[in-house]
Amino acid sequence: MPSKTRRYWLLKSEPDCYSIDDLQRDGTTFWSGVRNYQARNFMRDEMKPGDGVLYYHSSAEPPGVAGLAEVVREGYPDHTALDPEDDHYDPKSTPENPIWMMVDVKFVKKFSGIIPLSELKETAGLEKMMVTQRGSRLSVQPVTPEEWKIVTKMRK
DNA sequence: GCCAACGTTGGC
DNA sequence: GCCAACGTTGGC
Repeated sequence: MPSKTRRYWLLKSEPDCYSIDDLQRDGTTFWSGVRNYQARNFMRDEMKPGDGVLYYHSSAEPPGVAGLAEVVREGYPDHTALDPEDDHYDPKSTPENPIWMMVDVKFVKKFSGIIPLSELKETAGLEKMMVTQRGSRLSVQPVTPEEWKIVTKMRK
């Protein structure tokens, strides 16, 4: 029987586009619009229902972790890639060969205050966390259990 | 608004 | 298959 270990992720979203408050309002959303193969592979192959998600606000003031979410549906085709009207339309994607994948996530909590990136960078144990590395652009990042434990204890 | 870092594209 | 050019991301 395959082991059922809970894994952890960091998902970036620009709050001007879709914030933690939007997720709280909606309860659940599909994580569409990712057009990077490495991030796609994580969603297609590795993210499973029950996995924990750090909800990160990028291009925000300040950028940082705004709250928690949880994966509720594993990877399935991202229909926004098939819609010529959509900003994320990709003509390379077809119903037969959808290329791009998304997962569904649900709201878990909004932190009492955002954890700024600057604070993550100063926190012992997070020196190697992907989001604290310079030039880290990946919008779906794996988080280690140790990093998850540290970050989730930083706010209520 | 700037620009470093990174990913993708396309000519060869 | 190399790599220069280009586009995008995202912190600052």
